[in-house]
Amino acid sequence: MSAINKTRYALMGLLTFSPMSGYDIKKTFEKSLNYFWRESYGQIYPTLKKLTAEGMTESRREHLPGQRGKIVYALKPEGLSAFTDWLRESAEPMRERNELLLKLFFGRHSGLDTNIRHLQEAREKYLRQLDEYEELQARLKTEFTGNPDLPYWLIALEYGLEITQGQISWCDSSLSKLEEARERQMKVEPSAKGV
Amino acid sequence: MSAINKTRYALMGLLTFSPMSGYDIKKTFEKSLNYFWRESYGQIYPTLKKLTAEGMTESRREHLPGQRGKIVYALKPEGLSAFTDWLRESAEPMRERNELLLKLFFGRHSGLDTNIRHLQEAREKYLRQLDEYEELQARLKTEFTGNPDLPYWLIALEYGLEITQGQISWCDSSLSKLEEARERQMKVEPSAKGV
DNA sequence: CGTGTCATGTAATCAGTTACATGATTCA
DNA sequence: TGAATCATGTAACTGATTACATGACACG
Repeated sequence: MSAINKTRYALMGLLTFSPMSGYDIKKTFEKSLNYFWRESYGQIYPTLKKLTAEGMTESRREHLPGQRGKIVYALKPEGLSAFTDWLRESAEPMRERNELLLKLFFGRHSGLDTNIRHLQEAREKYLRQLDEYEELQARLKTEFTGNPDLPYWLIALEYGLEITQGQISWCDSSLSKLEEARERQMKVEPSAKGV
Repeated sequence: MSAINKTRYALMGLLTFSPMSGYDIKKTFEKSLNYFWRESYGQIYPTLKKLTAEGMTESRREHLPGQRGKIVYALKPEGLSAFTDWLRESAEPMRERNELLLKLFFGRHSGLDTNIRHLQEAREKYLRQLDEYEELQARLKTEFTGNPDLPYWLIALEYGLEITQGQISWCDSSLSKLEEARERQMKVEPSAKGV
């Protein structure tokens, strides 16, 4: 029924695109769904073996001349059907943890300057992320025109774009609040430090 | 230096407000920072003992007449200073995982109707969340006027508001895309199901 | 008298990262 | 020849949840 461990589904999902080795899977995570899902080798290799033992996937040794040998896994019909069953189940809400918010929540104890620094760092990180998303979006649209998966990829990507834009505008408004507070404070006690 | 396990800091942070028992801490997580941080008893109690053994906190048995006894932990100066040291370190980016996006990314294999359902469910969840945030915001503003922590709490809360609004508008735009696709499809092949 | 909440704790388990080991091939 | 990348894997560890055990007290 309801899934506990989602690693298997993430792997099966990637295998719907084409048969791949564990190494390929890792690379695919890194270059395409890295911003909302990733897996480590320590999860990937054992899970592929498990899936094969369960009859969800099958593996074959591939050694093309002039290339290093690899073990390529392919999704079997049983695997595809287990995967689509999972797709149809409601997504469980994920336990979020945001260290930046934790620090800001207790921000009184670190002083205005520290909190401003945290927000500026975050803002820069979000801006870089936005760039990456926009690049990826452009690349997907040109490289995968007509691909039936494309509309879904774009929807996932637009989530990232939307949320990142929200994060940036939150940084901006929070920064202006804190900077204003700092100015007010400097006028009242010109030599004081922190909150 | 840079922290691995953040549970200790989350607990120390709450203890900056007032001395508390493990049970109190759990309740405080649930009612105030639940949307970006939470801890289970299995983490809280052992961590409180560890912090006390390290001299960061101190504990005393409290048994008020007419109440059940409890063990109350208070932050010691050493603990406060370790905590503020951590506050000043840059926040490490957290590895995100979003099951909804994972399902949508592979959405071609489950059909338009399923993906629309997922988005509608998510939209409702986000709307409820938005309500909660707005209520909490109003409550904080009236109940904690003048509290020096309040500006920081509001900043953390506004993150939630901003992101949730972004999520809702992403749901809306994605839903209209998928619904449009469904209409197009029904006109072309009136009896077909899914993508 | 049973249910709910207050209150503390541990053991089992699962999930996940990191570090390490190994070795082939490619390229400068 | 040495660094980078391809490629597979495991062991150790950490982090975190869940389930369970225990028991007091309050309330209807």
